[in-house]
Amino acid sequence: MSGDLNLEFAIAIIAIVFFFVGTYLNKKSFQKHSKVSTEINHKKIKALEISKREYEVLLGISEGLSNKEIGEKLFVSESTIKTHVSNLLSKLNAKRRTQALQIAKDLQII
Amino acid sequence: MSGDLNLEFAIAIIAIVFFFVGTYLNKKSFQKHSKVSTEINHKKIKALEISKREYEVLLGISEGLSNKEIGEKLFVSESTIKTHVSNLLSKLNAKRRTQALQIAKDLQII
DNA sequence: AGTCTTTTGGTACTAAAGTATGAATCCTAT
DNA sequence: ATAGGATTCATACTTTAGTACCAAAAGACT
Repeated sequence: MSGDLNLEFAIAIIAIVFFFVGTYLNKKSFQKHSKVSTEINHKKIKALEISKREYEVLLGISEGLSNKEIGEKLFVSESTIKTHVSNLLSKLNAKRRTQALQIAKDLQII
Repeated sequence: MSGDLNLEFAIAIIAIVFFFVGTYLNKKSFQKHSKVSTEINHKKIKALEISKREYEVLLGISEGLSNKEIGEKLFVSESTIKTHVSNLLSKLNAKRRTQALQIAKDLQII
């Protein structure tokens, strides 16, 4: 009787342990995949020769800010932002800031 | 000896079964969560009183199209698109189309 | 038929975005 | 020190975007 109880207990332990091993490994796998799909592709940013400041402007655009507002946020003039935006658009091959957003999301750089 | 072999075999089976039970349940849970976070909130669209046509225009904006291009896509004039955009902005409480995109994403309506 | 919403579109305007060009200043690596 | 990229900013200009207002036409509902 006591032997059977020990056996059942052991089986239960094994079941529980492997249940959690299964969930843990699966979770890791999912995290890896979701990370890949949401991670920012810094290599592409470099490959497109987008500068640090230009990237900050791009983020401002994605927040829905106007050129003036981006300038206030980064403590520079609206003229400067216009220059950055113009260069950004040509680097992203976009005609408008909304298209730049779409392309940047597609390239996973924002 | 044969008893021990059977026991080991049983334990292995149990381990494997519960391993897969663990991965299966975990997968289901993850799918559920990822679905919730990417699903479009039709109730909010209705609550904001965004019409069908206005929503189509919103999608055009999210594709990075100009008003003229959206008009060509939907076979209506640019004037009509301007009207829709203007109404859309006030319904979304946005000042610009880029801000409308940001808000719409936040509300999970695009 | 009549009402209500949606969709359409025009005019006239203001505001914002975007281009082109030139130039000064700042950083950085050699 | 200096060459080269990055950042800054201005002027002048063209193009889009956005607002305000009005009004006709189309659909849906009772």
